[in-house]
Amino acid sequence: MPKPSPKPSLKPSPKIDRRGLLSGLELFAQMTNAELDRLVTVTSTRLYAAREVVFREGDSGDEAFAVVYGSLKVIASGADGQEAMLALMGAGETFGELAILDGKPRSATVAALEPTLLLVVDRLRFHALLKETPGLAYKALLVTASRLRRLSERVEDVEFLGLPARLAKKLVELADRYGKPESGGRVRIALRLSQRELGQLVGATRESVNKNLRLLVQHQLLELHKGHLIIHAEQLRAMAAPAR
Amino acid sequence: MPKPSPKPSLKPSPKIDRRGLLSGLELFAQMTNAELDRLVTVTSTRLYAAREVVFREGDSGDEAFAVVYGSLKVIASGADGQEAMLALMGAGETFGELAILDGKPRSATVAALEPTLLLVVDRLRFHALLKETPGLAYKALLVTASRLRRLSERVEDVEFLGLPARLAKKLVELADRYGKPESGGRVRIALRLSQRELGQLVGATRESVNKNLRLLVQHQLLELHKGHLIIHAEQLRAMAAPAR
DNA sequence: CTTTGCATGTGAAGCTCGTCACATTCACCC
DNA sequence: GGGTGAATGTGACGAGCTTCACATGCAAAG
Repeated sequence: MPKPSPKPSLKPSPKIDRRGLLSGLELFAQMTNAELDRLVTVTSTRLYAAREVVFREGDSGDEAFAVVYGSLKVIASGADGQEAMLALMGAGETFGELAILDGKPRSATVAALEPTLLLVVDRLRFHALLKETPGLAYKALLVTASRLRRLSERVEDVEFLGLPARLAKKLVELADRYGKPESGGRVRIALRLSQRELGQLVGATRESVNKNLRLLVQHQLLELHKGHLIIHAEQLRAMAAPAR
Repeated sequence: MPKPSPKPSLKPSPKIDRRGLLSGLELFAQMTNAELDRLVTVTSTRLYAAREVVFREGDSGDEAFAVVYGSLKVIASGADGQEAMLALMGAGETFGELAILDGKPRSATVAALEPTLLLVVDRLRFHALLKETPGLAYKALLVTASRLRRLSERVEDVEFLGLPARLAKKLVELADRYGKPESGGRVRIALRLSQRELGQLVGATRESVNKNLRLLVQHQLLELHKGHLIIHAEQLRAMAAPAR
């Protein structure tokens, strides 16, 4: 995560069909038209450039976000310069409600991986919204629950699986989320992640990731190209169990 | 923590003031009396013996629980016989809603550590409750959020900290939750956990835990006794940062 | 078209833990 | 009081990563 972040270029909201965007988000999928209209009045949009930081660990949290398009990474920073990536976020997902809900400082840093458009709601309106809109809290509960599940699994993985298995599993996950099927059970993933970032995602160093990727290539489970990679999903999936 | 679990003795609910119990739970703290009365009609209680399993990873989840008294452990099982403890639960805490919310199988196994009384709500009533009781979903959202925070921290710890630091941190946490202050900044913890279980809690083997505990004793940061241990909280807290 | 910087590829050496193999202690039970 | 099983204490050894130290490749900047 090099480049010292050029300059916070928080551009004002471009002219966009917010109503349309909102109805596309899973969180608001079942809302009535009236509720959607109300929602439009309390949200704004904000465009972030690649590498731009949305907020930092430790900041006080006054806003919640939803991804309209683009992608971001959620990272936690350790003592020296280490960073662990807690999650990848894509279009349709929401984040930042945690700090708003419990009033504590942001627990992680979020940065855009590519040009990314976010919907923004401030704390007061977010809370008002939760009260006024029946079912919204429930929906948010569902989202948070699935997040809990994913994190639990991550803990299990780190404790139970060796690096090769964790890496294989993550590749398969990426394929499921972002990949496009090709011939012969192969899946193509346009990867915006460096090996360093992949390492942060599975809890390992860049070097280890590199060596393990090479290994996978040798075993014909993976093809590395410049802007993308191709995985043989079925065989790789098999690796995600029999580690250690 | 020994005793080889006699027999699954699911006793029916003893005669108890449920209304009083419910109002004591954080989740229901702000409910009106009318709502509490309603709640009483949809919950039952169930008593578990030490080591008894409440539910297993993979089960379909049809009930949610709240701890009236006692304590439980939440564990995930790996390939061979490994187990990782994801959380300790004490009086006032709730669990089991995850599977009910998203309909997926239970993500972990929960077992009582000592005689434990649970409040039980089945899936249908739980959902009805969420709809009927304004603010309940919101409250549940808060609970889930704090759980998310704790889990994130756990991920960070595993990635950033070495075993000595993780162990120190966990001891301090236990002291904060269950300890009683003694003279000279020391805290006494009545420990119901074996070293094996402590290991599962910090992601390490029994042997490693043992050696590190011994080390702490040598450095005068810890005193080990039969049913309890005494930690020197301040100095230990300092260890929770400078690992690796 | 060279420079500069970052991503990637690779090997050697070392540290941390896990694995294995016991010894010891304790609690409970016939 | 000796037996049985679990929790605890300890050392030897090795596997799995990290750390370190470079080499190479590639792309944007001059």
